[in-house]
Amino acid sequence: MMQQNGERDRVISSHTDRQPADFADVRATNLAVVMAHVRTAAPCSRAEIAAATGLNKATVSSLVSELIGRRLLRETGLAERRIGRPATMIVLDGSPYAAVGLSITADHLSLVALDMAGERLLSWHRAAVTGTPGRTLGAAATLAKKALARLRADGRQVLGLTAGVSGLVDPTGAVRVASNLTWQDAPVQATLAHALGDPDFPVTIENDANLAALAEHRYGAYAGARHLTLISGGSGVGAGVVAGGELIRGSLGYAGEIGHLPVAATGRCSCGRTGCLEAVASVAAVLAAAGGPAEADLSAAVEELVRRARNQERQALHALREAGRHLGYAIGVLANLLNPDVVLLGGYYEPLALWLLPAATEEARARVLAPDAGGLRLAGSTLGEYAAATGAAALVIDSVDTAQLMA
Amino acid sequence: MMQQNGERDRVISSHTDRQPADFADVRATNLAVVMAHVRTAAPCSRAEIAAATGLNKATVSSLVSELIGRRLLRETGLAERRIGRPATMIVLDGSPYAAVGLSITADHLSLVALDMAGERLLSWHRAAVTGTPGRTLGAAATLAKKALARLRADGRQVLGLTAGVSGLVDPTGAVRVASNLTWQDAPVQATLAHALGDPDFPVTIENDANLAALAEHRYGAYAGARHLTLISGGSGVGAGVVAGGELIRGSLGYAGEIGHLPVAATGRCSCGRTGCLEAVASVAAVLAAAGGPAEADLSAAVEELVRRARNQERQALHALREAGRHLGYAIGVLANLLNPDVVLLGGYYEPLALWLLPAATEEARARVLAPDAGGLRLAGSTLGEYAAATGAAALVIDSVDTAQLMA
DNA sequence: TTTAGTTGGTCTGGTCGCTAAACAAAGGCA
DNA sequence: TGCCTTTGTTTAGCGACCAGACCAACTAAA
Repeated sequence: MMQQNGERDRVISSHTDRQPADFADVRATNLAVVMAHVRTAAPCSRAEIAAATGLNKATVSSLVSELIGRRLLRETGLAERRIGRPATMIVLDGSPYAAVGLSITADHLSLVALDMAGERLLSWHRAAVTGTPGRTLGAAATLAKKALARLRADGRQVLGLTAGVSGLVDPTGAVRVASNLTWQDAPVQATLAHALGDPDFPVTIENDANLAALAEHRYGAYAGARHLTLISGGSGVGAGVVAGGELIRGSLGYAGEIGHLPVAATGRCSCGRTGCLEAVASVAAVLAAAGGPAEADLSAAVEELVRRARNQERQALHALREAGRHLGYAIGVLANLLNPDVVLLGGYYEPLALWLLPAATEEARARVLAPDAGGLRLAGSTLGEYAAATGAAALVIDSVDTAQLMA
Repeated sequence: MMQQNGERDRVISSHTDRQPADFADVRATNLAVVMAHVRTAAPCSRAEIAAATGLNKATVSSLVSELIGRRLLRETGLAERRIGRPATMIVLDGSPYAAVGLSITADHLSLVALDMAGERLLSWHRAAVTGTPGRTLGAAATLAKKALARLRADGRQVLGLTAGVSGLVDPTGAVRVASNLTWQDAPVQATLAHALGDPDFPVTIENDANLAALAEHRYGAYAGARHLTLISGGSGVGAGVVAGGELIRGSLGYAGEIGHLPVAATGRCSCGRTGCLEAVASVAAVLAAAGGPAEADLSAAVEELVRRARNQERQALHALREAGRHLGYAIGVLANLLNPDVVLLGGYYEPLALWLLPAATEEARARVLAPDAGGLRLAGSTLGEYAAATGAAALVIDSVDTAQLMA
């Protein structure tokens, strides 16, 4: 199959060409409706599905039996003890399938595998292998192949693999610029697919902040918020934007580049400009401003900073407050433009959120024009280091259960 | 009917609750498919529709005859002279229906009526009646009632009325803040609907920059661009954002508030902050910076400025260049975040675009991180003073032919 | 233990809208 | 005049849903 990212955002004609519908579409839609309901309300009976979805009991029976046939659902013999005939409960059966998500950053390599029920099957973390895209992707492929072997040994079919990269990913899955990885114009999709032996499932590439935002939208504390932005901090700063329940990728997939938003009068940035958010409020910048002992590893350095902040060390607290203020400024800009329900701080900001949020919230609310800041809430992510990889796997699940597997 | 704006962006559960589908949906979808095809390819034969949409000839016949029955399509006896049986051509028949759009700004009141084919039936322009929301909306209702009477005299059924207001419009159709109109917490939807005598068609309120963006997306020079932003200049500055072919409204409908983006170190803004885009690059600010004779009317003042710019007057050109630079800065911020295909300058920027664009383009491209500015293009709007009102009417058509009228 | 009541799930018949294929209609071309 | 080409309609059939009847399985009370 060896599929490109492409198509995802096809060239337009007027109005967005609508596809004609027929029975198969009705069936696919209703299969997806049942899956969606079971995903949120499992375990549940056929009768309950019918009542909740408005579909006829007979139709639900037919849909459920088809989904059981595809091994996407499973009956748990379990019946409730209650008046009337006991229900045979239905739950998601992810067991025959798996979706794999990777996150490739300058610091780490993470892998998450989910089943169709969204249950985590694997979550692996490795130190990054830096260097050329080929070397890094080779290491990623090695890790992925180990995961694939493990999943297949469990009798699972792998439905797809998505890799998140902290850089500008174009619709073909090439990375045009990834400054923290020092990559440029790297055909990541092709390279990774090749390194995996051109597997029979789709391999796609996506911006890692986008994936983290998607993970928040699905599994985070604010899951389901239709307008959500995640700001991910590390050596750089990126944002993933979900608006109207959809990930905003932009014309060429370059949306969410918040790192070089000008927020300050000083602060030399690697991009050559001055006062970029990344220059004054990236985690690397915070660490530098906070002083403290040098650490080779970013996560170790962040841990040390957390320790110092807990100890109320002046310089650390000041650095975090200042960074929070700059973040709040950027969030204010973003909120005026997008009016999100919630903005989350993720990546290495997550452990620091406790100290970043007060100043950020104050600054952001002061900058938002809408009354009561347009309902804006700020919070720290709670998904941890696997956020991006989880989002990557979720993207695979999405692409499947929305449509394809149904057909 | 007297319908609220609400519902438009309903409260979420996980995943965006999917609706089950049945035959009616198939039929509605395919009716819309045929309408969409005829809208772009009229005049065309049944056979051609079948070939282009992939639907069966018999199905198309059935769909077309139903649409003719609803007087949405019409046969033009015309047949081509060509081998084989001559085709009976089908065209849109907007004649029995009309959609009304209003635009209410501090300067003007515009009204546009479109038929279902998107043909303009009326386009009226009045000087604004300022004062309380009640007075302004009363004047708007008077104008609208005249239009309604005219349309009804032509035997048309009015399908809906949307009014654009330059302010923060919440999902219930109330305007929370409209600084240029000096309104605050005005229940515009209720007031306008009442002033119209609570008509039997839906009355909705929308931000006018959003509507202008929608109009560009439908009828502008870049129609169909899936990621498009329109920046509308007047006494204030607002933006309408179309991403992924959809209008971005945000959590509470407050998206697109670009006017108070900080872009400069100086420039006192009416909001109390310093350096807001609106303070240094709104049309009012440009006029002030350009000096020149005072004019009571904004459009007269803009005309005068255009005249002076044509005459190469230094101060005028300098003011326009500076404003262009500030706009470019804001566009750069926006483009990093949203990666649009195209950013358009509308409202009173439109006649000034010739002088604003060079500096704006240069500044914006310098600020965008993505290679080749992420494909960003800048241009002036070409829809003229009726852009927002046209978008308002288009919104009515949309809401109808997407679903409702089909049911 | 029986019987009524309640709820879960399947079965039957019916309808609707799409498809395929045959057919009728209407003209060009030799 | 007869054949060809293309349009559009008709007919038969099918797939998916729905309503309601029906059977199944259990609780509760007589």
